[in-house]
Amino acid sequence: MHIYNTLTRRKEPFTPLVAGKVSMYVCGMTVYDYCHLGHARVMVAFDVITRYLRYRGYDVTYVRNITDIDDKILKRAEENNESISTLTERMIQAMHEDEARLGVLPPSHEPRATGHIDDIVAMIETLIKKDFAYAAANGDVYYRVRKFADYGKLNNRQLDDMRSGARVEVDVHKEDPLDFVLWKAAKPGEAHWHSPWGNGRPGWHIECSAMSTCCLGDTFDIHGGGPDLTFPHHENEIAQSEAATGKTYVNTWMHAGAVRVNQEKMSKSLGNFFTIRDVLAEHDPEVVRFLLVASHYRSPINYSVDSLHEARKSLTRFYTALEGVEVSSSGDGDEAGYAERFTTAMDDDFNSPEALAVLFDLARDLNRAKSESPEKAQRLASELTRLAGVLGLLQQDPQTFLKGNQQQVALSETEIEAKIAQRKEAKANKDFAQADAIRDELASLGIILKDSREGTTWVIEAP
RNA sequence: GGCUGGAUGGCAGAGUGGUUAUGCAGCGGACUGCAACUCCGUGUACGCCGGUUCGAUUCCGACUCCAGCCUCCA
Repeated sequence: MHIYNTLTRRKEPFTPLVAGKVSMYVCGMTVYDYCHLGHARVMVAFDVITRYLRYRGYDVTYVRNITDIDDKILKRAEENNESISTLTERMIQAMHEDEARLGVLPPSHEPRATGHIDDIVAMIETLIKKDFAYAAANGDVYYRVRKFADYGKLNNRQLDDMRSGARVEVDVHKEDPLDFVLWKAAKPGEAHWHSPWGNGRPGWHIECSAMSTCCLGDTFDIHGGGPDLTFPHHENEIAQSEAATGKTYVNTWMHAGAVRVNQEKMSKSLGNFFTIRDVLAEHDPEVVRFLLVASHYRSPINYSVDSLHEARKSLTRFYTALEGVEVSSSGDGDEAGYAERFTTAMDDDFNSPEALAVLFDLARDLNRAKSESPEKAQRLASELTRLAGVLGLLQQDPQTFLKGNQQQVALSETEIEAKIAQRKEAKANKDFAQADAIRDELASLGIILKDSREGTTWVIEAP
């Protein structure tokens, strides 16, 4: 199995520290707002990775943190005139709802920054003791970037190449403009915790170092996150952790690709983001998940309504193939080596588009088998459902998916069935004009009829 | 300015030193009352210029363009 490592910029054979076990940490949300599609991308990407590693027999410990104290949270809580904890609890609950709807399994552990203040303070003390950090006169504690020889190794950057101070506000309390804050002194009235340097709160970077080390040890297998975290966040994590422990922090760094809108990164600062819940109000969550899985996790992906329609069409093809076939849970059913091809694809840096291509081949085979051998069809359907399940897909009842979200359709299911009955009668009377009129009427509402020997079924077209 | 990626057929999106990706759309055929679904068949795609090679979309170099990071952002 090979994984692309951001640190070395190449695919490497994956060997976990402990045979059979994988320790993975992914940077999670700062809970001051609803999750957007960029968050969904990271959640789904690492969900697929976790599911696949487990499918391959690894015992995976997946840690994804929650940043529940930070400047943006303070600001938002004040704007909303609500307490910090009310805000963060609300957003955490919303996040859990969003990810559950997308079929994202909960991580093994979900530590919160505010639950690890002691660990954070302890790590800062270690850094000060080792001279990698210093307390400034204003009560802040900073990391001494130039003291860490390897600084920049994740991003292949030289300190002197960085436009120090050009875009970063130079703080008079810093020894060097590139130094970053580990502990932030509280202003009067601000939420704070006690520390040897006075009341304050942790900086963003240190919480991940402290929580990951705390949950997974000084060195662990995989650290992941969004594309915009490589610098400075992950670079700073390396500096903090490796300076504190003297050991390699992470073996494999993984970063997801960006979600774009009109070829531009979806981001908070550009304001061009779509929240997960807004999108799910109009689209089946599995369609959104499919869209995300249909591209390689490192590739940028362009979000549009058209791309969602494409995703729905693809899923319609799969569910149409599965429709009417009883899935037998028995038998390994490795028909024609699909599982092997699937595994080969996924072993190559989690190549889910390639894996989906295998599943499309399987679906065609299934469609053929449906008219030839019901037993074979059952085995293929079982295999399709099983392998797609590793990607978190095709776990719905086909009818449920195909008939779509009833709220998006003008007619109720009963009304549709009544129309179908009318058409059946017209057909029986050879009144094809009437029969076609009914079919066209339904089609104009996005309801597509499909006749078969067993009767007429229907499918909701991509909305 | 520094550092990363990328440029594939009408669209989306994998991959490969010489042989079918896959899906959607299109075209022809089968099925159908006609359709839809499904099946069968069908596409001389690899940004540009050089180089290496018997042969490059695939390797190397230059160029052009796109995106990202260097400031909070997944």
